[in-house]
Amino acid sequence: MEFLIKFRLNEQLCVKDPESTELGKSIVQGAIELMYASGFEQFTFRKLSIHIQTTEATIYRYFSSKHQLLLYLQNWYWSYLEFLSRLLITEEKTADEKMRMVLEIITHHHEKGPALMDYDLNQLHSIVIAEFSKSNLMRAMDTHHCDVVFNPLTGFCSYVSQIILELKPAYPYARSLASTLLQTAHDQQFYTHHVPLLTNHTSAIPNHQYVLNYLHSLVDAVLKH
Amino acid sequence: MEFLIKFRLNEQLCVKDPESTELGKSIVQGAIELMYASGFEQFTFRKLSIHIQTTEATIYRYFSSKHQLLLYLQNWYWSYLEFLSRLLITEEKTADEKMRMVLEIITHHHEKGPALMDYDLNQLHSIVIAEFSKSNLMRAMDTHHCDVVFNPLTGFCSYVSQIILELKPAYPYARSLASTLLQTAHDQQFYTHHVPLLTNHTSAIPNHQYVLNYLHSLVDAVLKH
DNA sequence: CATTCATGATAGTATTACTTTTATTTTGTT
DNA sequence: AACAAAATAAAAGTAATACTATCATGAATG
Repeated sequence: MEFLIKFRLNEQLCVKDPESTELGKSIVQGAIELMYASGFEQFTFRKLSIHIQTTEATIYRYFSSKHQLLLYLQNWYWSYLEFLSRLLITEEKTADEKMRMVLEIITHHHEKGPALMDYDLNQLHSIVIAEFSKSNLMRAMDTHHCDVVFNPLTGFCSYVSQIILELKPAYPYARSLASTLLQTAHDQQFYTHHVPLLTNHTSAIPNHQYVLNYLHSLVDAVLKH
Repeated sequence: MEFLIKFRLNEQLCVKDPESTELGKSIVQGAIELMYASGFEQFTFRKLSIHIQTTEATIYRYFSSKHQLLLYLQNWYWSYLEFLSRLLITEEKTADEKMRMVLEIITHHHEKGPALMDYDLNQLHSIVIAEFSKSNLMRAMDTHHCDVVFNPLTGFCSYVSQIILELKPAYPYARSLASTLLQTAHDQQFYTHHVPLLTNHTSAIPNHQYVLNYLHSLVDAVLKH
């Protein structure tokens, strides 16, 4: 069976919905490939236009800037996380099981759904990890835009914090813990690859397994003591 | 009494030591002011040269690029954190007290030493928080450079992880916890200001107090259960 | 058949990041 | 005080970037 995932992403994230045309999809697809290969700073619409055999001007008709395109990707990724959570985590599960699934999702242990979409999830994940510097982008936005654009992130965070409260109803830092887990999943994975001294990872286990174990130990300590 | 803090920063962080001349200091000082005011992306050597009444070419004799200058600032900040830790945390203190001081230092509760240096620490702190996107920079460096440049960060992290191990010798994630605390101190402070939905902060207490309380609760749970 | 609309092709602008060259000033040395 | 060496200023130049604008083309739509 063929799923077709289509989130309703905010219109501020693009000039024209890239999902609506083949060209639009190839812009997003190509952008992911190029950003993954050489990073956001090196990425230009010119390079992208050559990569996917179109012109700069055409790309600008979908995204008004490369920053908007990055926001689009991040937004898409967060939407995907929440989508996957709501798909996999059903209400009859215990809070413990739900939490375990959340951790697996944010550490990217879900290789089950690569066929669910057109884009390379692992590359996208790397980009979002690498370019999760919201600050740059936030400066360019007013507070209102900010809220709208980061809606999927806060939405996912709210979702996780509810599960946290199921486990420990009186816990006063549910949202902070949720955002910490999300961020730490990203950071620690990044560190294991690039600055291993900031972690206790050894080559005995895969990187993402280490991160998962660490997050589990954190959550256990915080919510079950 | 007048302290003079002077770290030995790696020579890869500048072309010519900015601490060695008044002009050099005003470059760093001015860079902090401009980056604080409008962010790293908006920051250019041209604007800086106008701001401090010199020329672009002169600035290039101290820093080969604005990226190098940012690295310099981050490095300086991390060095300062470790310096302050070793100054304030003496060996006769209990591990509990040491940990408390570390948390106060990384959440910036140490207003005691603003006269210690020429630069505005709060502005510098904001910059490091805001531009803590190591990924961009790291891509431009090979692994060796990376190690050297991030030495102060890993050094501080090692220092904190030793205190963690004093509190709980068998804890297997001391380094990861240290880097998580450091990062989380940054992130949560940022969130309370810009995306409060990612935290449980209320206006009842100051932002940095909230972050400190949260980190305390984390550390208590992880190391004392 | 006519029109619209997405795209292609091309050119242009302002800014940026950085280099180079040539003065001019400051500094240290004797 | 005189001189050499170094640091800085002034100015111009280059390649790339992030866009914007214009106009032609070709496919789809009505």
